[in-house]
Amino acid sequence: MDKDYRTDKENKISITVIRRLPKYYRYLGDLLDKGINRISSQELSKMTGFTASQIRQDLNNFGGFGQQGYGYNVEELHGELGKILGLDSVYNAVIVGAGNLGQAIANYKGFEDAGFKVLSLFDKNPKLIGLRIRDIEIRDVDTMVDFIKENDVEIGIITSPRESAQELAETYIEAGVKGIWNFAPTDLDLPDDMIVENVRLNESLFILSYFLKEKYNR
Amino acid sequence: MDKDYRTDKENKISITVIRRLPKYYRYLGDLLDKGINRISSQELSKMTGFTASQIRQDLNNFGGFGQQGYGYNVEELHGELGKILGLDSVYNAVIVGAGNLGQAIANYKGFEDAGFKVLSLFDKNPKLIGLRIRDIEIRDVDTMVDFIKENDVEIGIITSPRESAQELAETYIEAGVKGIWNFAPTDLDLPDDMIVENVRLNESLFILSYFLKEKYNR
DNA sequence: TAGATTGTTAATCGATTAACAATC
DNA sequence: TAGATTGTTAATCGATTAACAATC
Repeated sequence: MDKDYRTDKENKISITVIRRLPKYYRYLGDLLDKGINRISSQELSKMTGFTASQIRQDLNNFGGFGQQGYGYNVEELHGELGKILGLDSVYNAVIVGAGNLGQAIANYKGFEDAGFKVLSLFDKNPKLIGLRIRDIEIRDVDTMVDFIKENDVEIGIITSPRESAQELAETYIEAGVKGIWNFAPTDLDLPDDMIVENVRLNESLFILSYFLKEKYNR
Repeated sequence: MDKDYRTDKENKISITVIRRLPKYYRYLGDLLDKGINRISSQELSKMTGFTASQIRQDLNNFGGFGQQGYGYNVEELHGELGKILGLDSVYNAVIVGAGNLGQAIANYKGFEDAGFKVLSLFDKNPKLIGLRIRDIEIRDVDTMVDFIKENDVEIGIITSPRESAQELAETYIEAGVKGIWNFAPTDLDLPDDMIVENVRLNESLFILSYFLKEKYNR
């Protein structure tokens, strides 16, 4: 029983750090496009608004990607962050709820570029079933479980109304998806080890409203 | 020069607190719908996942809404949070970028219920101009500034591609909007006192991807 | 009154920032 | 080598949790 014995997840990286990674990744992508191949934490600080110290701390959670006296190699760091974020592999996804929001996501080329491939939309509305968004077919939600199992779908996206979200999430789990991207304004009650990322458009708008009120109405 | 002299914004409430308010508000709304009129911080804790202590701390930033030995009155607290979040007044909004995402937002009844009224969509695509989403017309983006000035539009929503977002944000400011709700995956460079709330769909998806990779691929 | 639960202060914990030795 | 900038430890700051007196 050595005291050095590691716990389950080793020293787990905090969610606050993880949520900053996409922003680093984005700016590094911009630099790459501009043909800049070297960057210091100080310059990254100027771009992102995070402190240089924080940037170095964040990156060192994952490895020493930099070089003293030089900084970071843009291409290398961009690649490493991509790997950390899982953007080096392709994920199959489906969308349940083929209304405007579902269609918007299906239509957005940016997701496909990042390795997220939407294979199908599902809905229960007969008027929608059979239609195509780009080349993505809208199918009957009753066929969803089979489709997921047959096509190695790993990500289930929920763009349904609030009322059906919980049931659809359970259907996703039954079908074997690994993660759920939930746009319905509700908290899904799911097994603790299930990976869920919520997009809370309502809450975002309320925050905007809060600051408007704070600035103008008092 | 009394030392008690207050600074500009008094004791400013931290953004981490503010970002929890919509969740309280949502659960209180649910309770209201169920006809429950009394709630303790402990019960709210069970629902929201925040600690009871944190909930009491959060609420006391804005006032003593509770009563010792009793808890909180659901209707009263819901109303107070609504006021704090600015949901007691109606905001006029417009959307620039009338693609699927813009249309999805225009279509979403939930926003209107919360007091956000979308008066118009704008786009530069002649095929879209003149169409209607529900009863909301899509207009030529060239007419946007005039429209905003004539209709007391306070919120400008950006659902355009990344490339045009900065320019459109500046147009919004020129026209006099008070706040911007930005869905384009870029950081807008605007005056410090401008109110901007970003929705980062890309980043949200990357976070989901991170956890998938962490759980399954190593 | 006795029991319950807030409002609030104090203690703890975690995240950010500062500092600097290591090193390219 | 001298200068620059990282990686990392220590100090600070802020946010969360615990505790309990106040009070309904």
